[in-house]
Amino acid sequence: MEQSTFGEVNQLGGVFVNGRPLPNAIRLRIVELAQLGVRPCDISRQLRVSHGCVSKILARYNETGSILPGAIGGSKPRVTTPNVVKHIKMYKERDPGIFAWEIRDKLLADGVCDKYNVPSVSSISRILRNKIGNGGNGQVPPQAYENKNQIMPQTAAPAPIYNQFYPYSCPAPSMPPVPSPQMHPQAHLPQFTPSKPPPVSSCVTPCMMRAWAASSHSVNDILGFRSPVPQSMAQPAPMQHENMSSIGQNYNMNYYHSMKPPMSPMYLQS
DNA sequence: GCCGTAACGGTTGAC
DNA sequence: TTGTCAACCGTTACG
Repeated sequence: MEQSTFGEVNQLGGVFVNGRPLPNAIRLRIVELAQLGVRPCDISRQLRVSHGCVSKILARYNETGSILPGAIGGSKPRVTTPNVVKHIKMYKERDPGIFAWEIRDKLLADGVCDKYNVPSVSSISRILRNKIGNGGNGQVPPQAYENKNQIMPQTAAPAPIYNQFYPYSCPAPSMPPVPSPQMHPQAHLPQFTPSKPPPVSSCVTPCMMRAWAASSHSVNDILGFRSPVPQSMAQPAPMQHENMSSIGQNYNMNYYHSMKPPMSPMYLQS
């Protein structure tokens, strides 16, 4: 979407795009300032981000260790994967009188599913009724699977269920949590200081922007990509240091070269 | 004045 | 191709 090239202005004068996450650089800055002991209200004013948003981002960070937004859009993952259907069929063939809830228990006991992705009893019943009851040849046709995009055989470990190409690099809700900030708080802290420009990727393309690794949540990983700010929103002033382009296009660079708080929105929309 | 959070209007992407 | 749905977003307002 080329929408929201202009965005909206909040009560603090900051520019935001309704419905879209703040740039990672700002999210990162919020966490960074909080780690430095800056109060949320001051972070809010300084970055011109609503205090509610600051609160949310910090709460998320404290909970997950990630500054990144969650997965937007999409549907819940299907749990009736080919492997699950295969096992259900196998259980039914071994014991035609087996109950759906028994199948459910066996799926858990055999490690086919875990408690997060095990199908409901009703789902199992539907599978038995629709896909196995009239199958009959011992083969489960690929087209019989509910999820036509499900191509990976299910294993005991839940597969990444959200697309890995979400431009804002989000963890799947059911994925194992990232290391807790309580355990390794520094692991998620910015690896740069105002006097030490952050490392950057030397080549970032819009395509790459959409290719966050699902588990890549370190700040270095984050900073290795340009934020999802559209190219048209990038700061027009040419960068003196190419190596700062990654963060410079998301941050108000004046912040690093002057102690004055930024007078312009942190991420210009136009 | 600060903080947490519900409500709201919006975007997104799988189905 | 289009519509629906359910996830998420940040802002605002309230307590």
